Amino acid sequence: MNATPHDIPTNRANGPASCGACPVFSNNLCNGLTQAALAAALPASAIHDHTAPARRSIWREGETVERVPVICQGWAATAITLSDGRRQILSFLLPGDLVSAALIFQTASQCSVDAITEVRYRTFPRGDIKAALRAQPDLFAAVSRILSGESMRSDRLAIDLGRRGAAERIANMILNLAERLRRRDMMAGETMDFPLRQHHIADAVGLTVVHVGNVLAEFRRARLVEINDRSLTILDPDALRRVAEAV
Amino acid sequence: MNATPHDIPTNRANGPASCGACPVFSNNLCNGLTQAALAAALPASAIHDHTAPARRSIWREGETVERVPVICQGWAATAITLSDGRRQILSFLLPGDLVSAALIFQTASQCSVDAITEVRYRTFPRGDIKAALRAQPDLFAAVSRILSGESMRSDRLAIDLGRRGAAERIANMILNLAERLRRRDMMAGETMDFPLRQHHIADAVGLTVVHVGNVLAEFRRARLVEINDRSLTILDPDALRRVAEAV
DNA sequence: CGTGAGCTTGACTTGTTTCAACCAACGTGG
DNA sequence: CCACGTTGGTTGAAACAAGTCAAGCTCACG
Repeated sequence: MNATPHDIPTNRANGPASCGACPVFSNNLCNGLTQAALAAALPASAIHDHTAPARRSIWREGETVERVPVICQGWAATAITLSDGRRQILSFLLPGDLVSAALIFQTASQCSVDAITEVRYRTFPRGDIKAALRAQPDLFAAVSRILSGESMRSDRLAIDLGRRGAAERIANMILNLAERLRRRDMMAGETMDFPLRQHHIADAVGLTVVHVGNVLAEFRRARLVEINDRSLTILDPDALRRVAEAV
Repeated sequence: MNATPHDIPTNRANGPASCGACPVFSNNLCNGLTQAALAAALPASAIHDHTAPARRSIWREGETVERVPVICQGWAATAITLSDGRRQILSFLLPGDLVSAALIFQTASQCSVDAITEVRYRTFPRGDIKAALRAQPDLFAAVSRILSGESMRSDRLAIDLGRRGAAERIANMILNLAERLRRRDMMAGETMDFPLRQHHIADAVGLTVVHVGNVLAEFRRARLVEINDRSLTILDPDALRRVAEAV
């Protein structure tokens, strides 16, 4: 089954070689080619593997991040928290995602990174990546694609939060996740692993947990989606897209 | 006076040399150094100057943008428009701003660019910039600083739209603009040129024109700001910051 | 067995939108 | 020079979307 966790050897010894075995690798560090190049250019010893348990914060806002992290397995989220506790999730990180392209260029992290499920990730030395970026045109191209992709996603988030109603936002969020998972071969038909709690959704779409619950109940009643046992299936994709509305 | 429009020769003949005379140049293509390098590396003939009248759209969503644009003078905005007319302004562009760093890497523009005042801008050939990026480490550093800055701004926008109330959002917007103008030496004390109409503010903070009007009226009543004749002065910066709330 | 995290539901409050009318400033053309 | 339409701003009343508060339920976990 596609949605099953795939296993990557975690011990450092296996080093970058294991990336070749990673089923998401081809979508990895940007749609395709790239990290093969990157891995080849870096000594195996420069790459570190890590694991974070579910529900734990991986980095806090403002912390210095010495190495550039890529998610190998599990779901995580980048978020900003206001002093009074209000929180906004900026993006969900799926296997193969660079945590943030900005981290290639600067060490200060604007936002915290929180594990949603257990997360396995891998970090690369920033200096080496920057050097490789100069040397390898296709790596450069790949990173620029990531950058464009990130800015596109944050633009979409802005219009969601600024100009769309609750149902639209949530429908869009579900469709976007499904889309991203499908590209990674992590959808089984219209069904996906769905480890998000309602409070994750609420923080991602800028609503209250209660209101998210209501909207989801409405979706279920309308037979748009079915959610149980940490798995979501889209029953009526067209209708859901209609709720999510046009560009 | 600082807020006065500064004049840059518009005819191509004067080429990049005129950039040296531009008072915002030092904040330019990112806080400092960079474009000097860029200008030096590019033939004068490769740089084109343009002017757009106030209230006109410069590029529409989805249009192919062949050359990388930098704002020289005036205010512009990048925005996304939904098919039903709802609009979200993603950022205001001030003199010295690269329209979007993503345009260095890709030709498709996700969002439209609209002139607010009359805008003078300058475009550079994408290929040359990419080449210069490889050759000149400090240009590369500068562009990465722009990229981080852009992603920081869009993160702040997201938390504003997702998690803050109307007054907070508007106060933040004003403070951010003041901050950016101050870095450009375009503030006279606490007073700035303020060409924005209420509908620009509404589209930027994700509210209705009417509600923006109400909040601004409230601000005026509370003697936080004064707006007249397309100019805004912050009467009580501390109080305004208090309204804008903590990080 | 108890505790706490997550979800659901209902009643009530608040913030924001919608609709509508009206005013002032401005530019345009007769 | 005036009549006129347009654009931008203000105000008020009513409708609506989302937030808050509160209670109760399930389930996993120690």
